[in-house]
Amino acid sequence: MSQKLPLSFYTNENVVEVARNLIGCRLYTQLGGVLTGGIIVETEAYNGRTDKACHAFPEKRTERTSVMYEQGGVAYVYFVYGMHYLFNIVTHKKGFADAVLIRAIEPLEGVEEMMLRRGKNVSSKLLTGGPARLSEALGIDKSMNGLSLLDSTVWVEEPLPQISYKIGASTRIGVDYAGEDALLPWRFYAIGNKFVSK
DNA sequence: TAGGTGATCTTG
DNA sequence: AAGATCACCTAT
Repeated sequence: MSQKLPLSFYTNENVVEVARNLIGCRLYTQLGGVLTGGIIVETEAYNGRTDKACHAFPEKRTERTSVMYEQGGVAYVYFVYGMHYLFNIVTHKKGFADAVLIRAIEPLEGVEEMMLRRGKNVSSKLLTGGPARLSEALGIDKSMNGLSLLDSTVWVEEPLPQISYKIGASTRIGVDYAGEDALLPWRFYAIGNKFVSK
């Protein structure tokens, strides 16, 4: 039985709440019949109307940001620093450009495949800790941009019932260019989890 | 801690 | 058309 998160989870109008709620949920991809996934342990919220750190601020529509304006529940994948794909989840109603960046997962499924994709003989913590690392481990690239999370290539499932996390909040990482909005406590993480940044 | 890397956006 | 920037990672 599928435990995919329902559309209503993603259409929530409060992206900060969604970012917090995603901690403990499980992110999966299935590519060529190979299942990989892990528990989400670090997220950041971005708001396209109020938040200077958001690519879509202030309600900016470009080719890159266009998927952020779709109804919540699709993937927003973008390429940075000439090397890395970062995976985000679009939230809110159609026409509102909000998204949650997934910054780290704890491996759960398909560990061998994830190690192969990451190349190198990488230590456990570096396998899926960090937004570009988890994308590489899960095989995420630009071809997933705009895919529905209710479909079967990339999706999110409810938390495992037997595990609960203490959730911490802090400022977001790498958004100093956003001035005072860099001070917003919109990063969430599972306290004590080793896959969380720094 | 510095350098790699190229898409994306802004300026002119 | 050109230049600056960038929600990062890896190796020194």
